Amino acid sequence: MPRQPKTYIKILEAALPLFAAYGYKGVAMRDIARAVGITAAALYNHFPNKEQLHYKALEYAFAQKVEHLSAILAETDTSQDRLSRFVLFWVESFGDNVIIRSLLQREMADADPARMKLLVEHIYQPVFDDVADLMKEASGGLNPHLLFVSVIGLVMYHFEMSPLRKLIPGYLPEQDSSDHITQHIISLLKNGILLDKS
Amino acid sequence: MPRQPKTYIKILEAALPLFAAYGYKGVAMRDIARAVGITAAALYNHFPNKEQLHYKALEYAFAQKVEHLSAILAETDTSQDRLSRFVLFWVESFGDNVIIRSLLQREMADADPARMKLLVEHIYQPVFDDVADLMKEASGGLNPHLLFVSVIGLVMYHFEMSPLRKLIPGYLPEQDSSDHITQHIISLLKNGILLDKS
DNA sequence: GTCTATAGCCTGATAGAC
DNA sequence: GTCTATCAGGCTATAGAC
Repeated sequence: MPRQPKTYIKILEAALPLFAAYGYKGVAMRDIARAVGITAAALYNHFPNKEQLHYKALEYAFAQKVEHLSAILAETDTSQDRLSRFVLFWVESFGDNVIIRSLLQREMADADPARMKLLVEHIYQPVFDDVADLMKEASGGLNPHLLFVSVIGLVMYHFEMSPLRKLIPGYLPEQDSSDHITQHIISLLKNGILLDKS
Repeated sequence: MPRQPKTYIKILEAALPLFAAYGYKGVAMRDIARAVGITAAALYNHFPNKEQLHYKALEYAFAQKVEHLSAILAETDTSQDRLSRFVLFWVESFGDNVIIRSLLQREMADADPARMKLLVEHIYQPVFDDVADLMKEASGGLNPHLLFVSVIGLVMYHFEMSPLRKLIPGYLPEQDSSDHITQHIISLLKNGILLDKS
């Protein structure tokens, strides 16, 4: 396997935070070039066009993000503990990381078919079987597919809300902490809301 | 007395689906003008610039979206039924409606402070007190603020996942239906995952 | 209020010297 | 591989006729 030139990787790593913060259309080739320390024309020695640069940057960002999950869930332990470890894994891998989270968020909104495929192949597909095994132990008749989306959504939305959270009633600074959010989600998943039967 | 919509309103209503589908930068003033049936220059008789047009369009889209919630939650009934009605309300108001949902999704990603304020004042602030009353009946020690975000996230993420859902293992067409999603969420909230204690 | 015409700027991308 | 120079096209916004 021929190793890619160092500049190639530098470009990807400079482009990712820009795409995360401003979106595809919000970032000019000149912006990426400036962040790398070269001119825009030089970018075209490494990528045929802006779209490919963007695609390769996403591929680079999402690669190997979930490869350790199997090991994390495989350990012999109670279902409850494995569920907790999954939530924690997702918080640390996709919630806490502002760049990865923003990229995912923007990709979901744009919904480009080719990039949807990228997302599924690198992130959701490789984890689904392990997680579905866990979900099947749910005894409330809950469907594994829907439960999979629910757990991920529960994690991601708390972080997507971060720019808004301070403006919502009942906000306390500690609710921005990942640990606090993680514990809340695990508790909610395990027990539900447990409403008074009044 | 049906009155012919003023051009001002026609512009807002033509702009909203465009902003929802392509984002702020993805929509040109010419595109909006074409959708209305006038030229781009004529837009400037109604709005000082593109940014104001966008802001007023969002304000128009989000106005009065939640005004009926109080009545829906005020009826004397069990907590469980009131919770179900809240989930159903949010699904119908913000999940099912592709335009509103996409606008919200893009606003959260862009996180512009002025527009965050708009979101909170028109949507989250007016519903929080009613919903928090409901959340306080949760007996798992769950914090009302975090629970509020959890319930909303649970609803919204299922719909945000729609462009991806078909590509995720375990997908069945019926899982795209709002009723199916609503029932899943209510069941999850009420009982939790109920894992085997193995 | 709407039009045509256009200013002024920014954009992705290319050509060719080094 | 990187540079400078540049192009063609798209963008927001304005000017002035009607």
